[in-house]
Amino acid sequence: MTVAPMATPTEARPPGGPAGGHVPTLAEVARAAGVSMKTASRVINGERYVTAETRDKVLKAAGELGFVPNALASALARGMTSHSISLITGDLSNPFYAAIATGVENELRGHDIHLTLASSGEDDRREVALIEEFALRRSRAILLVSTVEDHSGLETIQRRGIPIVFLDRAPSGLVADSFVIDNSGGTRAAIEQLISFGHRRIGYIGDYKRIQTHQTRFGAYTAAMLAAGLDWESFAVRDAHNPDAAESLARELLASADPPTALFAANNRATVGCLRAVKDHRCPVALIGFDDFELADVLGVTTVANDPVALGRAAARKVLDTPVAALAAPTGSTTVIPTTLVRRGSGEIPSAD
Amino acid sequence: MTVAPMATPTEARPPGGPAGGHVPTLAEVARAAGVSMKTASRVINGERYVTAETRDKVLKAAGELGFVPNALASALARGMTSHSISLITGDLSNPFYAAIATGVENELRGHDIHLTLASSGEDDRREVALIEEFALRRSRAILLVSTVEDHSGLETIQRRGIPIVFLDRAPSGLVADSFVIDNSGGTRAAIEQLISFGHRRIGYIGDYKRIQTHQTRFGAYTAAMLAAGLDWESFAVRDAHNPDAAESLARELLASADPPTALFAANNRATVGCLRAVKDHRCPVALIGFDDFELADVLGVTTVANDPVALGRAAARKVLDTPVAALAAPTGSTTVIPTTLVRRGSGEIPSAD
DNA sequence: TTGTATGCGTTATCAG
DNA sequence: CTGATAACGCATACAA
Repeated sequence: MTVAPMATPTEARPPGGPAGGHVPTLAEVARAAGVSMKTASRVINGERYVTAETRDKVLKAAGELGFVPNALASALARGMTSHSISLITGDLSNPFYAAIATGVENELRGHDIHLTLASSGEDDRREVALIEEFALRRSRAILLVSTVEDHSGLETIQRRGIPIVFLDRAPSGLVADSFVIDNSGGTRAAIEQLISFGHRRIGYIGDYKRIQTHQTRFGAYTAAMLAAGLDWESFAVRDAHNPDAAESLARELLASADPPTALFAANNRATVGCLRAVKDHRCPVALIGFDDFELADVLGVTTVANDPVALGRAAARKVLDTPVAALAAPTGSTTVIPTTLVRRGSGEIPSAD
Repeated sequence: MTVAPMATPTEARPPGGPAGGHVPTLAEVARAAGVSMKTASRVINGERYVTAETRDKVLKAAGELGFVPNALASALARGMTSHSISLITGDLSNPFYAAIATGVENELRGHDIHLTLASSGEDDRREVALIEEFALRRSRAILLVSTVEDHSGLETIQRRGIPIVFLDRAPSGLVADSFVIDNSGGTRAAIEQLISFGHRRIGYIGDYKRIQTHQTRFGAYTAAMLAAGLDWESFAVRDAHNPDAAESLARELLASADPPTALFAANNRATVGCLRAVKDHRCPVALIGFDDFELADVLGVTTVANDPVALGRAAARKVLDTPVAALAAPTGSTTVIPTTLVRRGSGEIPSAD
């Protein structure tokens, strides 16, 4: 398929138009067409009550001049309803976040709203700066996968009329809508299954404590272990923020005097690291990872699957469906995305003990 | 599944600020501070030539009123240098595109420029519509992973002063800068290695013909096969746009009367499909995939690695470093990102013949 | 159905 | 150093 030229004909330069990169204004179009600004505006915006004749006149002039409406000026004049919503995630190269972004982007299609994306790199200060920035740019809403622990400072933003929706991690110290994964349910299911397969020493490889989802997952892990009367303190590792860290921490754990017979990787980054660590370990180690991933089936990895794309979609839909007024006064609702334990083998290895 | 709301709303109004969600304007701040608009503007923008005293006065007023500058109005008044560049890719859930986006986003940090993202879904018409859209919104530049075959229609956009930079796929029928992967070099290296391992029937699993990178990769494949006097016509499959399609096509190929002993997967999507197909195939099949991926080491998959993050970074840097005037009159330069054959085993399986 | 005049929130031009 | 006033490009009561 070829790109169809738009309004303007295929000539090299707009015939009557100025040669330089000057973009004509609506006023110029109106003058060229011999009509008033308002009429030109009507035609350009496809409003009714314009004679076919005048419409043609205006369109012709617009075409010849190479007119392009100025979205900024338009937004300003009509009271600035922004045409973009912002998404702030930790790191786009993490497939989980990429999936969320995909969901948001998909949902936005056909709504004349675009996605502005930025990643905080899990850096508190950068996150705050980004929020400030997007608020300044009058984002219609800010979707936030937050790293910050206390969100009370964001109330200012809400009061400015810019809704903040929390993704993956709920707000604390702030009333705002959120969309999260069923972290405790998913973790519990995984740990309980490992226990049911006879494991008594189950390692936990998780991300920074301060990350909320990991607090929850860790809590569910310890609870499940305690409920089964098992010790966890010597098997939990909590600073595996990337695959490399996860790998070395997992290796350490497996090399200890009394190594775990099973591992629970608390997110997709940890899972990658654990897979590398387990790969060339002398005895088989059971493994369940939180978050599904594309090649899990090929590798036979049991995962706590969830649907980050759905999460993104749901959050975006919320923003699209709710009138701004209501969004600005959020109810603090929480939507939980369920998880499923997908058994592919690695989580069904019985304990060697 | 929506779950119960959490906390009760904290009451809260700003201490001295106005009650409604009204965002004060610069004029109001100026009036409150008892200075002119221009002076207030000076203070807010941190310009020089303001007494410390008046500065404090203005800042105090701004603080009390909860002033937030309006970026749109500002942009309009100062001649509209947009603060965002746009990236259009095929599908963000493809890690290759996510990596490109990551690179772009990383490079943009600290430049007061944000990334607006959209995916075309490899749909020609949507791509064109998006470009139109972003041009309308006065994007500072458009980074494009294009699906369209002929780009001559985009000249209009360039003439409007909006630079278009091509990522991963070069433009045709248009002069524009581009950043691409060394498709033929990478493919050739892979095929030649397979041949050197004794393979004579080498399957090719590629994406739609119309996608430029795949034309190039396919061309390199056939060239290498021909150079070695090998037949390829019965081993090439070219419509594997997603892992599922790739898998079934690969299975078909492997189930044929005279099946290939090696497969070349022409991108990361095809590789995933091929891995699934090869996994439970009765005899071992050599496999090399174009594009590296995270778990390639765990799976022992040989890949034609390249650096999409670097590609994104390079393109973004180009836009940031080049003055708009120069960008609008592009030289049509092409930057090629090199590839490396990363040997991990799957590509070093000798032919069984 | 069409036009006039004015405003959106900032910045820029000069003259004080 | 500071301030009135005119842009910026478009939309929109209100008239005609």
